[in-house]
Amino acid sequence: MRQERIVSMTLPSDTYQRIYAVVAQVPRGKVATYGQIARMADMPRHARLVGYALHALATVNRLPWHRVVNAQGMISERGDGGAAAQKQRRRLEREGVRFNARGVIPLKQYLWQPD
DNA sequence: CTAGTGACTGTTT
DNA sequence: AAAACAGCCACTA
Repeated sequence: MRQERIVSMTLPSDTYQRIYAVVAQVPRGKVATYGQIARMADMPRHARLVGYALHALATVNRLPWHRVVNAQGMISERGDGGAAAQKQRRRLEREGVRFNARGVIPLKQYLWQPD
């Protein structure tokens, strides 16, 4: 018995849907930045909105939300003491993404670069 | 309606 | 190198 959960008790806006559609395309073992997702969703300079949209995601979803990191190649903090960030890092490492000693993902190697 | 906030980012101090 | 600033705009109260 599986059930879909509604986001924020409301229907997702078109804006969020566009963002989610791009996030869904990020391949396993690669990462994308918030700004990159915004550009690909045809919303340049709306990086913050991408973060907001991901924050609004239901706890259960099929999106590879963990593949979205900031422009520095680091996992953005959530203000929850680091629990979510740790979970995100574990998910990335499980699919082969390596972090350096400073907790940074070398974007030269892992940034998603679609043709 | 206004004001505050935020999983951001590029530029300027 | 690090911090501050300035844009950006959906969402909430």
